[in-house]
Amino acid sequence: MGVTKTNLFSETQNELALAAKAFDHPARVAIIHYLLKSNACINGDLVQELGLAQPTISQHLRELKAIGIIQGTIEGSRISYCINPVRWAEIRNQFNQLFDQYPAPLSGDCC
Amino acid sequence: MGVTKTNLFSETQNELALAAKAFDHPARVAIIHYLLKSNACINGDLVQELGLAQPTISQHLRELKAIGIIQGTIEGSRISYCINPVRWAEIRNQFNQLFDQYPAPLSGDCC
DNA sequence: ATTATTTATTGCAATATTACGATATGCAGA
DNA sequence: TCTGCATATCGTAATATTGCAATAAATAAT
Repeated sequence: MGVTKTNLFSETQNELALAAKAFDHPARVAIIHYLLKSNACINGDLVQELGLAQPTISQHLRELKAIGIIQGTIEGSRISYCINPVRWAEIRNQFNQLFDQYPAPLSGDCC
Repeated sequence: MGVTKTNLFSETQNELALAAKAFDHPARVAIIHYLLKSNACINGDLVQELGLAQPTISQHLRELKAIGIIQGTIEGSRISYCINPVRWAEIRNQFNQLFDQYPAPLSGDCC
């Protein structure tokens, strides 16, 4: 039904799924790439950089902000976005904890 | 329009977005968790483990298989699924390459 | 051969996501 | 104040995703 049965899954599972949403759309990956490259913080000349309309970018930024991976500070009439270091580390750890579970210590192969 | 403008983004960005889809739904995370835990390969007693209907599980398995992060081998009337080690490492690297870009070497803080 | 078991596929309903035009909001400068 | 910029929000259309009942397909067991 397009509706996720959140209650069936663990906190960890739901949280990782949420975090993964920061990367599950190329536009959001592109925004993060751009933020990483332009070390300093930037605003919506992402509209120039990516070929998407301004409301679309704004929507992706809002999602990323909701996930917490970026933060924005008002700077006059502009808004400066950048990576949120704390949340970045948190998400990185969540992924690493998953990735580190395989290969398992004495993983006899399977199929 | 619910349609992603793939052509606007780089190969890297599209590939990471694809890989992230393995983790962007808690059911898929749960499946992966279960595969990691039950070191050996298993089949669809995921239906028992998670509380989802059999066709729903089957669909998630198909997506994970399409991404390549799991593989299945026919074993009589059952199908044994397990992690695909090569693809796992590949995806892990894709994420690490992103994560390693921050904090940047001399990252003067921003906002 | 018939029946049970396991998994995949089909068809469909409900909801979510992506994208954008139009519009609102908020600040800066003339 | 008025005008122009930057960004957010609203409304809406197109498409995607999630979930399941019903059914098919393929093997196993009787």
